[in-house]
Amino acid sequence: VPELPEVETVRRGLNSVTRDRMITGIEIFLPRSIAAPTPTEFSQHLQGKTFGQWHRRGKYLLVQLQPSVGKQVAPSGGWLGVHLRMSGQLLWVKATDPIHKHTRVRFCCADGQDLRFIDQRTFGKLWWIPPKTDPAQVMAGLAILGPEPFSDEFSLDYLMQALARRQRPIKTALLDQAVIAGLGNIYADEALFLSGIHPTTSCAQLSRENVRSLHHSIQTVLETALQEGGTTFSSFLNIVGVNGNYGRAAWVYGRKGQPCRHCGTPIESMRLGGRSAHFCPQCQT
DNA sequence: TTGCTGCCCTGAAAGC
DNA sequence: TGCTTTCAGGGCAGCA
Repeated sequence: VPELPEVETVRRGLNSVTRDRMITGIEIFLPRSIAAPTPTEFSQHLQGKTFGQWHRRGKYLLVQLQPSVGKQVAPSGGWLGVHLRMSGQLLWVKATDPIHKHTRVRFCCADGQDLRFIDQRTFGKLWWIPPKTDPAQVMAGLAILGPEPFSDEFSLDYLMQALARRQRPIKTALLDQAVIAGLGNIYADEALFLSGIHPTTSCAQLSRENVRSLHHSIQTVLETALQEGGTTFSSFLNIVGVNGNYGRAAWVYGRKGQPCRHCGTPIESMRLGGRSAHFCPQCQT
């Protein structure tokens, strides 16, 4: 499940391989993977465009498009937006590689390479954003995103006020992309464990020390995952299909019934806001 | 305004 | 063994 560290790893990989590559053809195998505009218009607008710089905002990827190499007339070819959701991958492969069963969209590039969007559960989406248009107008989720966890905007004071007087469980708030952009279920559970906070704790009940610790834990857990190339716990594949080394084991995520690595108490799991929450009943209060 | 539920979907795992 | 049910989850619409 790609969260911020995984999406950032994809972004870095794409920046190193797609730069200045022209899209010579597009094949859409699953039309509903295209969120906007229509699949036909999507193909027409991307055809002949050249990849520029890839950006990340939360779990969204955005790449600037240039009309084509050499043409100096139009300054922009708009943007391509991507959200991988649950199972989406962007793979950079040879054009001659067999088309995998779950391939949803194929971008044929110059020099015999393909950028392929592969997505087993089909929740992932692609957008084309016209030139001179704010991507947030087309990609609704972008407009409501809270601060990036490594930005100055994500300060202790910010987190204090974002959680103040809110009654909902802290775990639910951490998954709210309007509170903080990029956290998903795995890193939210891990951050709460590192801070010793029970996932059902009401936001309003958290002390300043709790929030200070949580602020630090969020950055720590994301930073650690980033250093491992976003492959810390999940089955995530980078853009050339290489899985990580599972170098670091999760404290609580996916460990229901197994002994806590700190105190040995069996890890518990519960439903919270439609998501699973894993925690140590001894270490997290 | 706030926050909760259900839905989208596929395949693996658990249950019977 | 083989069929059925449950579970996983990010974002969004709809509702209380």
